[in-house]
Amino acid sequence: MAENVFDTLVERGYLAQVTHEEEVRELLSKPGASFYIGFDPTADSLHVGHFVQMMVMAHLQRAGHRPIALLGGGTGMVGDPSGRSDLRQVLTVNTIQENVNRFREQMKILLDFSNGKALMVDNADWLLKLNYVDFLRDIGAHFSVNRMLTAESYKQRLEKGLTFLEFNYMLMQAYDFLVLYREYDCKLQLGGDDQWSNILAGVELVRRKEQGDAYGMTFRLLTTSAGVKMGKTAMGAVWLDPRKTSPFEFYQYWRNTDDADVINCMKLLTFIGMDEIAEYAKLRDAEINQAKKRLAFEVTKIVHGEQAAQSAQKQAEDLFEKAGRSDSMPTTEVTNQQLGDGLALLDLLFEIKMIPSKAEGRRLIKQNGLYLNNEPVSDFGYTLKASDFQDGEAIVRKGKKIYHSLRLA
RNA sequence: GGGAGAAUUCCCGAGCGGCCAAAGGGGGCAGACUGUAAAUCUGUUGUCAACGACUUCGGUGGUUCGAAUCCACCUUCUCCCA
Repeated sequence: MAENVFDTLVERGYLAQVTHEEEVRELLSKPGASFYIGFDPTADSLHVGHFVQMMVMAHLQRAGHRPIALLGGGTGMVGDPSGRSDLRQVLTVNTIQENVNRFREQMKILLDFSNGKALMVDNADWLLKLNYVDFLRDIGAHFSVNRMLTAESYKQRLEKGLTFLEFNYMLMQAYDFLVLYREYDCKLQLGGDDQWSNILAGVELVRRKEQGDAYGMTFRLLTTSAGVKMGKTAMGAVWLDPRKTSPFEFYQYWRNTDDADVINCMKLLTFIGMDEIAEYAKLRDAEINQAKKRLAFEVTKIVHGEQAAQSAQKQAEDLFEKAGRSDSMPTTEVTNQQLGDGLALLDLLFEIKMIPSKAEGRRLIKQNGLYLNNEPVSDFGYTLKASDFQDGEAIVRKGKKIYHSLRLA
């Protein structure tokens, strides 16, 4: 590890803002520094936004530093107003704990927690037992409301309204940093660029309370070249949990990346070397698909493992580059009994959730968007027949990209 | 505590008591074109046993032949004054 990992982060385009560039570079030049990133348990799975943060932690860990993943069991009780135009839904204590447990598992995808090489802590451990008045006197005294109100994350909310509950979020996050500084000699807090003001608050608090060296650094959020946040689809976010976003869907999401974003995603989401990425960057037009394939494969491999990545890739190739069928596409079994009773295609598709309603199914048919064995379906009331099954299988396709196999059982 | 206003379909946002399943935009879905891309164009976008029926406009009641539109109360939010 000849190169300073700080430069690696800059080179790969992660960096957005740093409080003390020289000091941070110095801190990271020798292995052994502790740093932390907080994750609030607002959903039951991490998503690709978190994944970028995890990649940063992984890079730093590989350079010999110690990541501390801070789970926000305590801050989750309050809800971060940053980047939010409205009040976050207040989550129940139980949900938060369940989410924390899920996150804990998913963190292991990228980080090595063996032998204390990385730590995982939950701020519920210290935040929940704080005494209000003590906290106000001890921590609150160091915060200027006037300054807080100028923070970008609060500014927007002043228009719409900001509750006192949320206003306190910044103090809690700042306090986290102080605790980690004291307990684990953690001098560096990282986060997405939307966390800048919260991180600054922590840095300043540590400096005031401990006269210590504390630094902050933020990373670019994963956006498309058009500036739109990535990782959202019609179905919601792209999750890391295979039960919420299947490895195939996950693979497809990256496979369909916009041309302009592929290289950026490769730098941020994979460990492919910069030299190799430079080669991919030379590709033009249809050739760019090679880069997309590689990107999709690598990211899927990191998150779901090599085997899942290979099977997703194979499935995609079967579907899009070959005959339009794959052994690994989603499958539903149909019995002879059901066929005998007259199984309406739309009823079945609704049942297997391929269409959200039968009206949507009819619309699809009307617009020639529904295919059975590659033939457009034209009859709303089409019932499946034994002759639709060739070698016991019928393939339903919705649009160009969504396939489902029906097997005769 | 006093006063003014707001709440509409996935989101933003129009909406005269009947012509409102509700303009427009965004997003989504499908079609054409393509490279499983982007851009563009077209169609579509509450549900159902569908030329009709049913449910929807913060909640509960009311006025009316008829209400998203009027009234009362409630809830939440915003703004002004204290």
